Amino acid sequence: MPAEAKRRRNRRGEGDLLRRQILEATTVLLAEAGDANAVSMRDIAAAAGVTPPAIYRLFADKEALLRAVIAERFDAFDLHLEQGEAGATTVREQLEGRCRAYLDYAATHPGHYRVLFSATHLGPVEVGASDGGHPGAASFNRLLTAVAACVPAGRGKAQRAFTITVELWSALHGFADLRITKPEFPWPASSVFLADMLERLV
Amino acid sequence: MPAEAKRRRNRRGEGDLLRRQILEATTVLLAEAGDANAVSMRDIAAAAGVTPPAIYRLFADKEALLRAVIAERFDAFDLHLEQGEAGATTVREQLEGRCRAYLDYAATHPGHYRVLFSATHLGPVEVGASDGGHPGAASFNRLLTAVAACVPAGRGKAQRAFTITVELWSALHGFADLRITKPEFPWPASSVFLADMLERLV
DNA sequence: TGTACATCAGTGAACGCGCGTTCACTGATGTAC
DNA sequence: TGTACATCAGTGAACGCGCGTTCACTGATGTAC
Repeated sequence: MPAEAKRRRNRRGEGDLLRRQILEATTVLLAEAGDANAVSMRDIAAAAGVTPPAIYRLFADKEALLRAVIAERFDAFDLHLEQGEAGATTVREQLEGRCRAYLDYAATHPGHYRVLFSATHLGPVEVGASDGGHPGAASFNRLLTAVAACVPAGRGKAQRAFTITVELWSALHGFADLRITKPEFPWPASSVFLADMLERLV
Repeated sequence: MPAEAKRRRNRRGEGDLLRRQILEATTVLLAEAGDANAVSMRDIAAAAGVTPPAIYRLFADKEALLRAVIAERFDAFDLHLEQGEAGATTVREQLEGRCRAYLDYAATHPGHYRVLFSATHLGPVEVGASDGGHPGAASFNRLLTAVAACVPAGRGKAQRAFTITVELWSALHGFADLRITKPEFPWPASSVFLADMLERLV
């Protein structure tokens, strides 16, 4: 509790400033824990420099808070993949950049990656960005687009692009996830894995 | 508790019979939950038709019990993969059978698969079978052997076989894991995924 | 064959703890007059 | 400029619950005589 500096109470009308502090505290704790169940409302309150009940004026309950944080992390993930394409001059480079960004995000934010892609406890999350449906769906569709751009036109192209995208996504997720859960394994460098994988798939 | 039939107390000297019942109850609950943290000692005791303290005469604590069950599941997993090779006449068929068994185990025992390959909470588990090291290591090494048998001899063969095995394992795990966590996605059939993946990798 | 006794499989009650959440409140801030 | 008051950001204490685990015990089973 008082590891945090003494908080000054927000001024009237500025109570929602705490909202952001709580979101950010939760984000940090989730990154460390890699598991939404391992982060308690008390932990969050302490990290935000506030007592637990203060959270409830801003979020209905723990689930609502987690959903909000996870939605933000999905958006950040999508943005990171988007930025991975920046500077690419060919469709092939775009695809490569996107995949590199995928592995990079998982490697630099393992806790968040696990919360996004290994969680079962929480149902679907509304993502600010896009695609009415599932949060993962947005990323998948963009990856599909990037793959399709690299597949030569012809009969059955859409089918082929879909198959390749599923294989690519599986490989990326498998590599990312196993690296996190089995860090003692002698993994090859992501760049080597990725280059080889793309050569074989596309 | 009394959903279970009234248990008859074991005879003297047969107290260890309960050991198996507890292991099996835990196995069932782990399959349903897919998460060791979501299964309590009280749940286990109730499923075994016994009160919680009875467990402690047979297992030191919850962790010891979970380790024992998980070690058994790793052995079962390895055995399943081994059986996947049965009947194969070529090394390529052996590899294919092993991979098919991998995906098949994950699909038919999703809860156990997740406990084995997505758990972070528990440290390394001693497996009855083999390879002093990590439990996953045994499976990996056997997969590596199966892949190596399909890779033509030549300079750098070992290196190539290792790379391919990492890629294959990543793809298998990614596909298996995502199928479990995102069941609403329009996954292609495992057999199609596998055939295509092997064609591309080997 | 019968009885006293030691063994041991399992029970019932309780422990201390951390959890999500609720409730009545406090006291600083801004507003009305 | 000064005071009474409403607002609202946040607190302190407590709730009921489920958890892993411990402890003193009970009572059926087998053994010794």
